[in-house]
Amino acid sequence: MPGITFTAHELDRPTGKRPGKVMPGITFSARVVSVVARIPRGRVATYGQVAAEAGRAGAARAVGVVMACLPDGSDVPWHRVVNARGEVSIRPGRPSAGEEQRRLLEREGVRFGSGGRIDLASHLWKRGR
DNA sequence: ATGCTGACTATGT
DNA sequence: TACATAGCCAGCA
Repeated sequence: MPGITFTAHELDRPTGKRPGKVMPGITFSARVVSVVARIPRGRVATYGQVAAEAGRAGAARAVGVVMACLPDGSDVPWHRVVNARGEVSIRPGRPSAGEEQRRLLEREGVRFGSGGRIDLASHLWKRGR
């Protein structure tokens, strides 16, 4: 597990050893967390979207790793990140986490379809709303 | 440098 | 619509 041991309020300082190329001094992980932190309540963003927003289009998979490394109880709204098909995507031996994610989203008003998917057309976070 | 791994994706059947 | 495959990436051994 990559060393993601910070939470939103710790984003001010670099955490990793690798500076990062987009914003020197700030790691990719930190940027990802900062992006996720601004996803509005009741809306969701895809892993790929977060990656692009963090300045690394194509690094969707890496975003997943970052989410997986967030400490429990983190104030980062990790539950608002879903896959490109609009479904909760958490496989690694944590079926409970998946339910947890769905519960948190529904509590924010995000509706799931019969196929266990979210209608991205209406819930996807778009910059500006 | 090299080679994994994994809360991903786009594409082709 | 549901799988299978093949790229793609950052972080770490």
